[in-house]
Amino acid sequence: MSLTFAELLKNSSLLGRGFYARPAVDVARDCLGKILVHGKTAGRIVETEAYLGVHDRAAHAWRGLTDRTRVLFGPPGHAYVYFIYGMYECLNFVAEEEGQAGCVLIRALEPVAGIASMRRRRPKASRLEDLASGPGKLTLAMGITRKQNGADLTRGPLQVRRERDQRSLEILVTPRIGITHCADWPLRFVIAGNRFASRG
DNA sequence: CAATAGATCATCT
DNA sequence: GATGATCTATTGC
Repeated sequence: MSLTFAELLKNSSLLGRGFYARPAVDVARDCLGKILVHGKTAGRIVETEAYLGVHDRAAHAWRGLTDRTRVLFGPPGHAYVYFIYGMYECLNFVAEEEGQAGCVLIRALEPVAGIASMRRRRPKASRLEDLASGPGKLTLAMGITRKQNGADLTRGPLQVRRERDQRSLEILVTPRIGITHCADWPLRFVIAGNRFASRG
């Protein structure tokens, strides 16, 4: 299901600040089915996780305001990109009002446009399903790095769009992946049965 | 299939 | 000095 960029832009509209200025759980759930755009690549969001800020021991913001978490405490609708395991970068959307550090981790995408450049950036992925089926994979595929940390999602090359004819989705809620604290909190959201989700 | 090791570094103790 | 919101290759059943 691949689209040209002209088709994609015509059939969708840019999400504004209000979309993000809500509880992280709501934003995480509503991100499913939306289109993440960066440069000339785009993908449909099929898996997310909510991180709740200072009361969530699994969240980076748990320890409070530091150099790294500054963006999380800032205004909603910005990107928080961090480096992990000496090798990968993960993309989050900052949610909630300024001063509240809730955010949404983007965990998997269904490639929609610019698939050739995604494949060039991830030569090891043989199947389309493996191109962006994990938080480290999707940032690689779309060329998202720490340079995008703090980027405004409501204007600029990194943005999220709503398709005009979005169908209602069946959504699965599960515990989050790869964490040690609060490992039983039901804060992971997946489009039910979607083959582009991570194997978590 | 499942389990595990290794890569590799920013951040915080 | 240890840890971590990961991924891949490899080993073993």
